[in-house]
Amino acid sequence: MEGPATALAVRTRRPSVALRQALLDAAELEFATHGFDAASTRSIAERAGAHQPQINYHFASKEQLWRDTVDRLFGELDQAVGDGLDRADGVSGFAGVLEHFLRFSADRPSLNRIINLEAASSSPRLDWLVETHLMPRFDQMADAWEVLRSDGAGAELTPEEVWAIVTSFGALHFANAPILTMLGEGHAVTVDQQIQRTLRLLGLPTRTDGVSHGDD
Amino acid sequence: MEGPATALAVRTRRPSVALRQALLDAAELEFATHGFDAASTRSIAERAGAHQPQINYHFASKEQLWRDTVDRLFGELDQAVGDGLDRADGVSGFAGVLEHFLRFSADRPSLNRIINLEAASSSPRLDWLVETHLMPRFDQMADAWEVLRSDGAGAELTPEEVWAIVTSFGALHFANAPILTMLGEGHAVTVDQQIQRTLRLLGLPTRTDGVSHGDD
DNA sequence: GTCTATACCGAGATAGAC
DNA sequence: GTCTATCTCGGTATAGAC
Repeated sequence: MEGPATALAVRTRRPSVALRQALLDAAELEFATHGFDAASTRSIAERAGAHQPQINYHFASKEQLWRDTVDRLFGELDQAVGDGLDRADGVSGFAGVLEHFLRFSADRPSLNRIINLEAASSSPRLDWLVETHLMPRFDQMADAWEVLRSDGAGAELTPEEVWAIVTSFGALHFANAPILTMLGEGHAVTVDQQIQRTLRLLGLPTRTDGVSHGDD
Repeated sequence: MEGPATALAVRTRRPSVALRQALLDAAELEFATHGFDAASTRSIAERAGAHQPQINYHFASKEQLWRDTVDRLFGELDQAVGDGLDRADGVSGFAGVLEHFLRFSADRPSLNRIINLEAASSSPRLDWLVETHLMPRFDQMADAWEVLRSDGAGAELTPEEVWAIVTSFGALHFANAPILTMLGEGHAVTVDQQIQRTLRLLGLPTRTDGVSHGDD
């Protein structure tokens, strides 16, 4: 049910790029599930159908593998969000970016899980994560929110509050699906509903095209 | 700055209960910082000024130490919240419990950190945590919220949404203080402000006694 | 009943074979 | 350039001394 197990049976000499991709896929899963320290390069390699030392060859170290994993995730996020971020000044632009972000978060919960697992205690990894990836995105979001607010839209919330709501409430819903499912929620809440919820908390108009928004 | 280091110098034969407390204190910190798997019983023992195998003597196993740590935290939470939970039906009762919960979360961020670190992936520990501690409290909160709603108070939110807002937004603010501080928030947000914020999201009246509620 | 000495396993990284 | 054999260290748990 859980073990990568005898995947080594299928191991075969692959082109270098293919192996790199396979290792990144496996790393993403393991890092998102167990966190950096608890994840083991052995399990990652096994899951990718490779041997553990191949990780140290194709990546410099475990830490480097983690960074490359995070870089790839943010790259894919940007692709999913599109270039909309630059012109997200209007209300519908802001909501559009939010929607893309939440859809990506539902599709690839690894990103928010990895961030969340690093968020509790300071570490060189957290420093790098904030400086390289989070800070720029926070600043962009903050600017867009200020513009939107000065147009009289949105709830009376600071950019920091908006960030907390979107990441901690909106996206974490998918990252922490296991615990929420056990509490009776999760199986019933669709991505669309979660988007509506989040928009509502932000005081932005919920788009009711096609989606009924009954109050449950 | 971080290392428990040479605390063993002060090690001495202590009464069994005192050692147990010291080990629980150290365990709480290490589990909250690194998560179950990444935390090491060596570090925990060292931090408590004890030797590693003493953990296996005073607790059955690492897993048991973790459970006892969590039990103690929830016990202290209940004490902090008081018996208010049973009579939290009115709006002010509900808000009072919320306030006590958030104050405790600010004071002892370990609790929410530990929960959060377990929330992402299913494990025997998560099963136990939900069944033993979270489920009962969720049910109580849900009942109180339904009563409150039927009196016409509170925002149009399901109990699941309220739970998510209170834990993921309200309490996680303190648990994830490191990352929020780095993003420019955290140093400026007091407990009182965070209580007001959360009440506002829930559509409950914010108490403005003594606390100015300027919009930043 | 309590602690110390130690066993045993799995971690990440390197050296050297191919 | 790529992978396999192996090293060293730190993990938890137990066995046996006090």
